[in-house]
Amino acid sequence: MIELLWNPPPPKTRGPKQRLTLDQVVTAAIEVAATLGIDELSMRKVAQHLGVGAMSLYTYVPGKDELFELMIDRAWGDRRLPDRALPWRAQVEFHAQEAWRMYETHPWLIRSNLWRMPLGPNVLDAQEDLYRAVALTGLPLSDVARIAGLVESQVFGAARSAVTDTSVASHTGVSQDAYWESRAGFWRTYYSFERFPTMTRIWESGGFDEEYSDAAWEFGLGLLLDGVERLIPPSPHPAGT
Amino acid sequence: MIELLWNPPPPKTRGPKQRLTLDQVVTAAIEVAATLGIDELSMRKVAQHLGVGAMSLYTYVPGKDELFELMIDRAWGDRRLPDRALPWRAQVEFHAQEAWRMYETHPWLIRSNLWRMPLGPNVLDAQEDLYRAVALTGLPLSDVARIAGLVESQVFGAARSAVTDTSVASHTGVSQDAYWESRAGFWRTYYSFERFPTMTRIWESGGFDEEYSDAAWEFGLGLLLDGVERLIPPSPHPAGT
DNA sequence: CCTCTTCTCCGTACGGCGTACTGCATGCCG
DNA sequence: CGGCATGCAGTACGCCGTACGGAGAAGAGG
Repeated sequence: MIELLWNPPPPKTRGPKQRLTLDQVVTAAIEVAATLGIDELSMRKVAQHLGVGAMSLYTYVPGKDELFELMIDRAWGDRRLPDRALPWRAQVEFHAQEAWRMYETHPWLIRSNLWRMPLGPNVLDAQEDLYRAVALTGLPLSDVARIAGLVESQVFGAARSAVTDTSVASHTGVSQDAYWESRAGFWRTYYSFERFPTMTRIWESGGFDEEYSDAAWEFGLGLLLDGVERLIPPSPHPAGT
Repeated sequence: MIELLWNPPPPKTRGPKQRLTLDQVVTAAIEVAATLGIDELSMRKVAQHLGVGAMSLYTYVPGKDELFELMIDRAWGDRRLPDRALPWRAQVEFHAQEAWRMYETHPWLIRSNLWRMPLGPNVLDAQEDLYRAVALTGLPLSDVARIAGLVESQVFGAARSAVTDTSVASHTGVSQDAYWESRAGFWRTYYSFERFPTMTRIWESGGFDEEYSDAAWEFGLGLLLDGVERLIPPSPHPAGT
């Protein structure tokens, strides 16, 4: 599975040269996904984007699923790792910041419902480093795993709701007018103040407004990490033996 | 958009009777998704499951997307609401419990990348009630919205990682052997103790084991709600006056 | 009752998808 | 130079969602 991620095959010597590289194919696929959206991504369109025949892609990649895993691993590869000299909390916050930036750069990652992580080297490197940072707390390892998962899924959730609503319209620009028109029509027609009083109050107070800002995830992460800090037992000898 | 969810059309009086009901169609679709998995779901298979022609479904439902939204709203309709006499924390925990149960019952919801909520009545009722429960804390409404989002995405994240790994194999039972074989082969071939020391330690300590148990989300939710409790300013007059 | 109108069901068909197969051109190795 | 491993791509197969139109059912109006 995804040998390509770990073992890029040695260049063949016998036949004709490859016209492209694997990197070019992955890049083209990401560009198509960014331009047309993840569910308009098809082998034919990637090939067309590269100016080759559809079936030629299969000399670079075993199939669409594998190409997709390569795309995901590529996206994770852009995540920088925190400075290990920082305190654990700053390192974890840095990881969250990078994850957020990744979803911002590659919104198709959210639609991609990575129901199983691709186990690529970039993914594993980033996760290992997050685990390492959380482990600096000294908490039991089972808690470390859970906390790291919380951080990731918290940022994912924030990114998902950010992409979900306003931003999808403004980013892709066009053709979302119809979507908004129908949605506005929905609110006008079916929304009932009596049935959804709390949502109405939140709406009127502007509580749903901050869609694509860092505040969306910083609040939750702060809450989470405050809780983690309280889990850490005070060190028995704060200074000196 | 999804008029069907809010305005089930009045039964027609002119033509022949419908052979089925909308509910039957949605039920059949959910059964197909549960049996074959969400990406094997197709109009033709749902129709076959019902013993009708493929195109007959389109007299009940405008298209596959709408059918899918009906499926999601149906799943949310199974969520019970907490007793309003309980303290806010117990109500929120009840909501999380119900969300977890929903993902357990309908794993296809996780694969379903609900990038936009369907805005069905059941979805909105459940969300409204969660907002209401969180609002009992008396916190600012913008925080209420964020906290409710955190609770949902936390349970979603836990459910996703639970479904992702072991459980997908054991639940669907068959044909996942190949998946596991290849994954085991991966660990044997590429996993490096030196490269991933923290993950190795967590693995050896059993920190990755608790996949499909309530502990997966209870820990994170506890952390979260502890943090929320600390946000609540102590009531100025705990008793008296 | 007959006819008109409306509706359900569904066979056919179209364009798109992932990809198996195959023929062909390419260019290294013996 | 001959042989052969290899990259490229045309064709085709079996899926998919669904537009279209025809056949038959059944209430509405005379």
